[in-house]
Formats: sequence, C-alpha cells, structure tokens
Amino acid sequence: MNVSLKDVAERAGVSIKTVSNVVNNYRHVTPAMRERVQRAIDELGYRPNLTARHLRKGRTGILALAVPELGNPYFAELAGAVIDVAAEHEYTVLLDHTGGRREQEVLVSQGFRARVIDGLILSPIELEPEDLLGRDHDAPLVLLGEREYSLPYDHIAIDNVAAARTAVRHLLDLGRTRIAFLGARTDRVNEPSQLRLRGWRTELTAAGIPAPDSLVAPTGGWDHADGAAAMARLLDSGALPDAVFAYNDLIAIGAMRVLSERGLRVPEDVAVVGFDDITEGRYGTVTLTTISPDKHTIARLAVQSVVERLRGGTTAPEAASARELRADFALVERESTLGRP
Amino acid sequence: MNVSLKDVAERAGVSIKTVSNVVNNYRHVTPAMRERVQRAIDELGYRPNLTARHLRKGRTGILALAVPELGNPYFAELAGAVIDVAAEHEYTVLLDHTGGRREQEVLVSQGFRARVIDGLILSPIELEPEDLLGRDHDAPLVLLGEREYSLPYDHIAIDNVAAARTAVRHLLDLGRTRIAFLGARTDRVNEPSQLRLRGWRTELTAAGIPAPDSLVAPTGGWDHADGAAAMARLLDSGALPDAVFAYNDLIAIGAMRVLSERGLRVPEDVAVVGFDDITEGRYGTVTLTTISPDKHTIARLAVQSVVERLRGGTTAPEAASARELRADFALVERESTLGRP
DNA sequence: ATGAAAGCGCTAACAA
DNA sequence: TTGTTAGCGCTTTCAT
Repeated sequence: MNVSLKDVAERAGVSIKTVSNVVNNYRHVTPAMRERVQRAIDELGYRPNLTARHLRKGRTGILALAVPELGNPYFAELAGAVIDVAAEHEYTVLLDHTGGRREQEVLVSQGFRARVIDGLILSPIELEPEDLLGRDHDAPLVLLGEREYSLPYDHIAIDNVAAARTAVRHLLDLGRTRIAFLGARTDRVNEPSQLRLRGWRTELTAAGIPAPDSLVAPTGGWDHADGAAAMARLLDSGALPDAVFAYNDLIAIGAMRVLSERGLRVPEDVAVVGFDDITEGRYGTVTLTTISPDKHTIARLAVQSVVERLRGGTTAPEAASARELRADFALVERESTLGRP
Repeated sequence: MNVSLKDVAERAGVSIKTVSNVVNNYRHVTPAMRERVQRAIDELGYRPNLTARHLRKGRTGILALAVPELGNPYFAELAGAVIDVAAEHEYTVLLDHTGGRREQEVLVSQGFRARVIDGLILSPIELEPEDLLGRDHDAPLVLLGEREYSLPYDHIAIDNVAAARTAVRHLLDLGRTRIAFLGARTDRVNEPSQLRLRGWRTELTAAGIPAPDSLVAPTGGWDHADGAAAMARLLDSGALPDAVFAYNDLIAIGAMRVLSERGLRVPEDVAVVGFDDITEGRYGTVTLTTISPDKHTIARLAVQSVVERLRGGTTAPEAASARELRADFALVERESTLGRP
C-alpha cells in the first residue's frame, strides 16, 4: 500500500495537487482530467494514507468511549449505540473500560490510554471533579451517567431522582411498604448511587412511609454477585422487605436469585424493580420490571455534543456553554412486580 | 496542545533531536541534559503528537476488533478481554460491530469502516472465503470463531465439534435420549453453526441414539428471542425433547423461559445446556450448564497473532504461515442439568 | 483549472 | 553525546 499521491501524479503525468483534487472531489476539475487521474489511481491501487491526512488536518476521525465495564450489558448495549451514531457522523469509536476505578478514569480523561482521538465520551464512577480541573487535553470531553459535576463539560443523563421515584411509586401503588434499596456503595464518600437513593428516600417520605437505613443494602460493585451478596446480607440481618428497588438490573437479578434460593417468591413475597432495562431482564423465569433509560438518545446526544464542539473549533471547555442534557426514561412493568399473567 | 518538539527545543535551548531523545527514553543522554529538557517539557505541557509519530513510523498503535453484536454478552466479554491484552502490548482497540451481516463484514475486512489501524481481529458470521481472497489491505488480519476457512489468515477458535460432543455426552450420561439442537440457522447454505450441529449428531450417533431432523430447531438469529421462538416451535410441533443443547447461552435462556411458561421443569422435564458461559447464565432462577470457551486465551492468541505479524514486518498473508490456533473449553455443570442441590 | 512548494510534528540517518 | 536535515503523505496557500 505504499502508493502515494506522488506515484499517482507521476503515472498520470500531472501534479500532486491535481490528484489530490480528484481524490477529494474538488469541484474545478475537467472531466477529462478527472478520468485520466482516476485511471492512474485504479491502476496503481492507490489508497489515501489517512494518518498523513490527519496529521495535516489535525483530526483523526476517532472518538473514544470509556465505560466502567463492558461486561455489564447496559454499557455494552450503550457502546453499540454510540458506535452506530458515530458511524453516521463518519467517526469510528475507540473503546476503553476503566473498571470504574478513579485512577483509570483519570488516565482516560487525560488521554493517556487512547491518545489519537478527536473527542472523548466518558462514563465515570469514581472520578472526582478536581480530577478534571486541570485537564490538559484539547479533545472535547462529554460526561455520561448519574454523577453530578459542576464542570465545564456537557453532561448527559436521565433524571435519576425522578426515575427512582417512579420505580418506588410503582411499588407503593402495589401496596408494598417495606421497600429496600440495593446497591448503595458505602466505601466512598461521594456515593455514585446517591441520586437513586435520594429518589427512593424522597418518594417513601412523601408517602409517609419510613425509609430506614436498615433497608439500604450496600454493595461493593454492581454485578450479579454484588446483588446476590447484598440480598443475602439483608435477609440475614432480619430485615424482611416486601419489595426491592435495585441500583441496576444486574443487582436486581442477583437478588432475585437469592430470593429464589431462600424460597421467597417474586413478586408475591418480594417485588423487585431494577434499573437499565438490559435484555437479560426480559428472559428470566421471572421477567424484571425496570427503569428503561433511552440509550439511543443518550448515545446520540453524546456523539452530537462532541461533534458539535469539533465542528465549532471550540475544543476548549467553556463553562458558559456546558450543558445538562436529559434523555428520557420509562418504567417497564414486568413479572417481578406484576406476577405472571 | 499545539506545543511541538521544536517549541520545547527552543525553550530548553537544545536541538529537536535531543528533546526527542528524552521523550523516547533514548539511552545516551546525560542526566543534566535530561533534566533540563524535562523541565521545559513540563513547563510547556508538551505532549507528543502521535499522529505525526505514526505517519513517520507507519504504525498507529490501534487494533480493530469487529464482532457481530456487542449486545451479546459473549462478545462484550470477549471485547473486554481483547482490550486488556492489547493494552499490555501498548495497543488500543477500535471496536466495531457488523450485525453478523456479510456486507458489513466485507467492509470491515477491507478496512472501510476503520481505516487507521495496524491490525484487525474479525469474528465473522456470514463472510464467505471469497470475500477475503482479493483483500487489498496491508493490516494483518486474524479470524475468530467457529467458521472454518482455508485462507491464509490465522484462525482462533475452540474445538467446536469436541465441545458440542462434550455437551451432548453430558446429557446422555444423565440418561436423556431425546436431545434437541436449538439454533441451526437455515437461511444460509454455509451454516455457521454446522460444527456444533455436527458434534451433536456425531455424539448421538456414536451412542446409538437417533438424531432426527425433527429435533433440530432453526433460528433466525442468536438472541434470547430466537431461542424462545425456536423452543416454542419445537414444542408446538409435537416433538417432546427431554433435553436441549443450544447453540449459545442466549438461545438456551430464551428456551428455558418458554419451557417455564409451558409448565415444563428444568431440568426434571427438560435438561438444558448452553454455549459461551456468559455471566447471565450463572444467576437465573435455574443456573445454566454450559460450554465455557477460554475467552482470555482467545483474546490473548488473537492479539499475539496480530502483534507478531506486525513485529515481523510480514503484514502480507502467507498461506505457509497461517495457523489454526486452539483455545481450551470446559463443561460447566449447573442447575439446568443437575437440578438445584 | 492546474502546478509549485511549504509545512503538519515527528523519527532516524548522518555529521559533528 | 548532541545537532542537522531529510522526508513520512497529505493539504493548502499562492502562483500561473
């Protein structure tokens, strides 16, 4: 593939510029000349060297997306959506995962893991606002997810408090009164799940129902195993919830597994609501009621945000223009709260 | 970030080469000089321009991975493993998905979707051998998955026939005799699932058990929904299997859902074995017995294959050096065949 | 409408 | 050990 513009130019007996004009569909080229050059291109099998083009133009056509864990179907499905939307804008996506570890998130935000990128979409877990303060990278950054930052970067999320309230409201409507929350991490001061926890507490309080800490079960992570462990601990503690609102679907499914092992029926004994609407929740023995964030809109807003800043040439963060972008969500009612028809 | 080597050189009062030496950890630099340059680097916040470096060296440090569907946890988990292994080799991973459509797979193989890459790992579904014959791209390619090609590219897979036989053997050992196969696609001549189907047939035949077509249920895709539909069709047809071997875990889980809806117990009435060992299978109300391919080894072999060819400078495919690389697999026995303890 | 030439930022001969 | 310089392949003024 070491055929360059120069080779084509020589072959066609024209200048490099003319070949470049043809390659880039420049308007003012006579049809005859275009054809002549095109023939040389075909004969030589010329393919433009994008790296050179990128060096010259200062853009690479690559966006990076960094999520906590690709093994979590929510992020895998979201990544798929981002790839598709990016393709529409003629961008390809470099994917990275951080394990939700602050250190990795910082590296990614600084562009240390993926450096040849035009823009970055980051879904942080542990990242602290100060980590982004001195960000020395000119690729526009957009933040995803429920953490709230007062930073000069676009942030895309659903209204997590409202979503959590909707989930709890649903359980209250079913007559449940001892509604547990599964998935509050306790090993960190700045709790990532605080918005959903706040929604849980607010809705219960508004309904005049107690929201004791004994019904809040912490987890170390957000996987099936964490949900199972938290549920087991909660039951062992003697708390007898008649409903569970989980931080995400994986935790909810892990919890349902434990409930089943303990001989508790879902939803008769314990109703369960998750969060994320991953495909997995639709095919269990008991299908999972969940909050469904509009992943496609999230992906679209994220890519658009980056692409707009790239177009505008304003890659530097500007507090004035930083936006809070909201995607919709919906409660999807299934068997884990309604029972099997 | 428009600080270049030249700026640093001026600031430090040295030549560009010296700065380059420091940046690249070249050996023969006096500590004093190194420190002096480093200070200039820090003061100016210099960051090397990788695009320029890549243009110069002819490499980008990016590997592309194209899988059928990121929403399938198997591929998401595999992608995560590839990203990690690639990082060890100082490569980042550009991720793409093809939907398992031939057209997309061809585009990817030609480098039309992701073009600035050093190497490509492709997991094809519909791709035909002839699609790769005239491949005009100098990035080394390695193929993943169960399709068998006689092509001059490394191919990494587990022994699908043996794995399928192991699964069926397990069911036979449990005394099952009417073992259905779920997930043979019928809309294509070159059946992607043929190896697993062959294993199913071979093992049954070896055991002197009939393997009638009436127990083979085709699917249009490989998702939960496809498994559910196939299972329903099979039951409606009057075939009464006492076991099911599914092409993958998603199909198996979809099938289990339908069995449950029909009042059939797993494994008492119908035992189920899947394929892939996705996390999801470990947390259902009935956990899933499955074939567990060694994803980490697959990822490692794939990245190694590409990196070796990159190192060797031999990016052109060579029939002589094309290898069939095997990763291990294991049967993981769970409740869908053994029952709950 | 086409050509000549500069230069994006870097690496690597070759020189000193 | 450090400096000079010639490109990598492309786009882009500025001429013609």
